[in-house]
Amino acid sequence: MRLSETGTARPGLRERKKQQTREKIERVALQLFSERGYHETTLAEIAAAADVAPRTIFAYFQSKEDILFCDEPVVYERLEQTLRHRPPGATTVDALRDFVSSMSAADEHTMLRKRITAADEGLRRRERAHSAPLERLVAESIARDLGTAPDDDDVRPLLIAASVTAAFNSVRDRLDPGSADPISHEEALAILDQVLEFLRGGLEALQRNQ
Amino acid sequence: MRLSETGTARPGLRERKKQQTREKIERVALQLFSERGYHETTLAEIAAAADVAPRTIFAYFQSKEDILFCDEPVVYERLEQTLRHRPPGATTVDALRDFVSSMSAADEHTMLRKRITAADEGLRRRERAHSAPLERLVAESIARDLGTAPDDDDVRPLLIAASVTAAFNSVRDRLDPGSADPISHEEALAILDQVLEFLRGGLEALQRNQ
DNA sequence: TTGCAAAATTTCCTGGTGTGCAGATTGGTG
DNA sequence: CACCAATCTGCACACCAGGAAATTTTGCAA
Repeated sequence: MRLSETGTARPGLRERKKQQTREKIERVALQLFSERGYHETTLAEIAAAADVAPRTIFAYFQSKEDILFCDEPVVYERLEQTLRHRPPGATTVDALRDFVSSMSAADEHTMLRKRITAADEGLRRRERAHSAPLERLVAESIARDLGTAPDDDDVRPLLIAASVTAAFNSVRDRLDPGSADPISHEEALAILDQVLEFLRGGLEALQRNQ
Repeated sequence: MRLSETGTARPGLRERKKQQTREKIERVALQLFSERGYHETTLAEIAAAADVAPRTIFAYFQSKEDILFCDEPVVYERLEQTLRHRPPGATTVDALRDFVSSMSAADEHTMLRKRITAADEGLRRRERAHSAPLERLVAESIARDLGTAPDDDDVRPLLIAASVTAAFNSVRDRLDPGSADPISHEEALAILDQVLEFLRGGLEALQRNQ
């Protein structure tokens, strides 16, 4: 706390070692998962490859699955920040468009995970479940845009969030060069714009009939 | 195959006993889950309460979770049938409206499960994941309605399926009398009709701009 | 009724995940 | 160096899951 105020306050050897260990476990585990498959890799093997005791893994991750999905909270938080700190005048959908743009430089982790989860039904489900909280986030943001109370019987946030999330997932999947039918970044944004058009039309229809 | 052709070909004593055992395990397990919680109930306790050996449970269910979610394939199949065998001239959305109507006499299993899953994050995720295959079913059905090939870059089935599924889930949750903010059957259909209006407006907008 | 073959159930086993706890190890500090 | 606290480890156990073989139950036929 006295020395080393060089910029971002170096965390000290202990903290750095902790970080190193965590990253090593994560890296080694993802490597093994992608080589042999998730269920074919045991915690003992991960521990051996990471040079730690099996028990230590649980000091860093709550479960074996958590090693694979530990970055979900990060994505959640990033989306939350993107929605909260958007430029004035920008709508929720605009912010989401930016989010997709920033997402192109895809994480190592995310892409590797996609390949691992592709092989197992349960993991695919688990991955897909990730979008539910994101969808709720979008719905709340849209509700704020529309100025409706959360407990109103307004279906619009629900519908918009569902549509956007579905499109978002579809686009994200196809942004992976390894996927069947991959798309470019421009095509992705074009699809999103089409979705936007759809949403605008739907909202107008509700307005007219309401 | 000779005797007992009384109507629906009684399955024989062996089959009936098997069915009884299966139902007993399921019933007893759900009972214990709702009393003590899912994770606080062991397979050994379920086995004891159902008067079978622990190992026998795996002859009927693939896993502990499967006891809770074993009726999902039934729902899937019912939706598939509803979409496939709809009256001529009826759209996919019409068929879904009927599906909601028929769903009011809610299963014992479904409602009990909702209360059990409500207590645990992982189980809620697992339950929510159930709607993904249903959504795919709806998207395919809508794609057929629109006459587009599955590999076309048509976002409409995706958007419609997502919207409908989201509304469907929301409505289904609130149809449970035990939920906060419960709704009547008429209100549920009113909401669905609103969604339909939204979709129509969105599709028209895409048509204009396409 | 009795005996036989198949199906269902049980018993015993092993492997893997996850957790509590006590003790050893290591980083930080005076 | 000596001390404290955080971290890591080893060991214990409970639970889920599945394989294999023994055992009981059932359906059927002589």
